[in-house]
Amino acid sequence: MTTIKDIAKAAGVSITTVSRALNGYSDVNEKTRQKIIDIAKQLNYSPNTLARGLVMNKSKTIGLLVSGLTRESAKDNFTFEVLAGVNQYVGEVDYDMVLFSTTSTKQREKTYTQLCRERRVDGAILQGIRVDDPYLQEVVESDIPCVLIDIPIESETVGYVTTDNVLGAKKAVRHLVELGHKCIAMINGYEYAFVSEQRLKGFKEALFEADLPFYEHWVANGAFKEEQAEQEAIRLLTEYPDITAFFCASDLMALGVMKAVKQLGKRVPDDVAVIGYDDIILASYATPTLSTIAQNKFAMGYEAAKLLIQMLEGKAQSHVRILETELKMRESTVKNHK
Amino acid sequence: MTTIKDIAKAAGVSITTVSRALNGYSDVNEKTRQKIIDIAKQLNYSPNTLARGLVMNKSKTIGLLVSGLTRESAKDNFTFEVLAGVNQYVGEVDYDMVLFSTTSTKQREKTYTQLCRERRVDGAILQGIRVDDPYLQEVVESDIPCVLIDIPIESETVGYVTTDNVLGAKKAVRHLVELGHKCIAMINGYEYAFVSEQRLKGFKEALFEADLPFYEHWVANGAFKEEQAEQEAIRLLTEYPDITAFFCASDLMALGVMKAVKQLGKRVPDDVAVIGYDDIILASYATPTLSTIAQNKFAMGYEAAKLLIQMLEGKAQSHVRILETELKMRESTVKNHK
DNA sequence: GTGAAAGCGCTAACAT
DNA sequence: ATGTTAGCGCTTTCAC
Repeated sequence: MTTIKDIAKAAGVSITTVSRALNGYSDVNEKTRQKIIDIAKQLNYSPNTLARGLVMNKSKTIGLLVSGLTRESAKDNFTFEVLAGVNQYVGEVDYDMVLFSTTSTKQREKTYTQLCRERRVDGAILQGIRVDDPYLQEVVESDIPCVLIDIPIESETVGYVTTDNVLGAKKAVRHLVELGHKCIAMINGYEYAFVSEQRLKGFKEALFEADLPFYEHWVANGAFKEEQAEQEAIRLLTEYPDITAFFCASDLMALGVMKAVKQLGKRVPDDVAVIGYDDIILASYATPTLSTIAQNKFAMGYEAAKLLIQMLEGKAQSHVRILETELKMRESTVKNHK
Repeated sequence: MTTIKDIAKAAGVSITTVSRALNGYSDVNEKTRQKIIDIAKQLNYSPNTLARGLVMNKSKTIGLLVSGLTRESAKDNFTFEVLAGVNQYVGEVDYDMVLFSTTSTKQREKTYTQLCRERRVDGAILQGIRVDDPYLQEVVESDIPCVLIDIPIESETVGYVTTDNVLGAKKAVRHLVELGHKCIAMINGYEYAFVSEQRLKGFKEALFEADLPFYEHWVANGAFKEEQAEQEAIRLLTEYPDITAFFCASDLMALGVMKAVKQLGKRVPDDVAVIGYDDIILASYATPTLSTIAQNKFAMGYEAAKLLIQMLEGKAQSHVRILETELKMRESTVKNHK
């Protein structure tokens, strides 16, 4: 493995000069620089980022800390797309990304901060963390720069990217209202998710705007799980046959609701309309295709990485990025929708 | 940031002793060790892996080099599940994983070897690389330990994990034959994929075993793409109306073929049966549900990581891991299949 | 424009 | 059982 020492020897200069030449410093003779660069290439030199990181006290590496990177989470391609987005930006600016998953069976009892400090990541992006997760507390207290996805915490070292979930929910409900629905139920995620709280808020506001009543008991929690949402939908539809539409806080749950509707011998959207949230891949492959509020998950990852690295380099004006959502009208709400 | 030096000072011992105590060496007094551990905890010490890696010349980090980590590849959850599997094992043995994607728009002209050496990864796993990819050549020539997914190259430093693709293809075709099909077409991936070659081989062998003829022109390449497979299927079905079944080298292509069949006013499986390969999530959500040859993608990642780390630690007997596939019978081949 | 020397935090001979 | 010393590969004062 070639080092700058080897290059120095071969070029007949000091290692200092080699370092300066290779890092593009101005105070080095152009001829010397060229010679050094040639030799480096010839010797097939790669800098040792460990050594560099050690002395510079930064690694040009960020950590992506995700919760729930399991076999099953593939259904919900949220995590994957965020990851792809992060990876994309990180690659563009020549950083690296190391993946920390908090679901290792051998639940490492290492804390978030330890993880980050040991690996000397310059900063971290957190995704899929619950509001009541102990990690979250640590983040705010630690001084490691970090960007949260879908959790609105802001400080000197903490930023976040999210979408306007209140507005998103409103878009969904307005769509149902426009279609003539008056009895709209909601399947929400779980209590300790910021997005759930926001989407419920949007749900209420949209009903209010449409002069429709809000019934507490027409809202059920599906824990973002398909089966659980299915059960809850069956219960609601049985108890309250008036319901003609469901707004679901995730697509996966919406798929469960569609199953429930079919199971009860009713049809989507003729008898019961269903709209989801996220626009996961399955949404456009389900039968009927699922209407939804699309979030650009890739962009969320991309922007999170961008924000983090801006923060690291001290050039982030704001620490918040809010992305747009988009209503996708498909067959689960609109009859004969092509 | 606490260092062993700080601990040494606080404990009134030398840094060597601290290092030894913390690393569980036997030649240190138990009382001293306990004291050091206490102080370390108290000072909230985290080891600096950069420094450690520098001196030990290994980083306990492996690289996962994937090709095609794009927004679109979410459909095909292969990459994601492999990643999850790798991540799982890596977490279990306290390694870390850094993700290298070869699809950065700013196509870094850094070579595979440079990437690995710069980041001082101890080894790498390659997934989604084409047989004609220049990276591949490098791997074999470089001395960096590495495990390939679905490419059978073996050497002192190179291993691979794959499934028996010949057998997998045979399982699929046999299934079709058992259902009475005699006119079976195939949509393959592309030429430079090892798996395509193998699956074609299995296709031929299964036909031969069933005393069925093999027609070169009943095989088309869909490049593993849904739309392209759809086009090819339309062409084949139009030119050769005898065809009653398709064996596809990927589920995504099989979905395309199903679209083609429907587009031509025919039904799946009544008029044309379709079977895919992979068992991606979409397979069980499509209508009709898609029969397929399931590969345990998560296990492939898991085993790849396991093999690599065994190789790194010099305790890998063989450098090859062959996993099982499984026929999943669903509605796209079996009428009234529940 | 170039070099000598110090040091980042850690491990590993080699003493004692 | 513990300390002294050297050094991993690099950047960075500080001299010249």
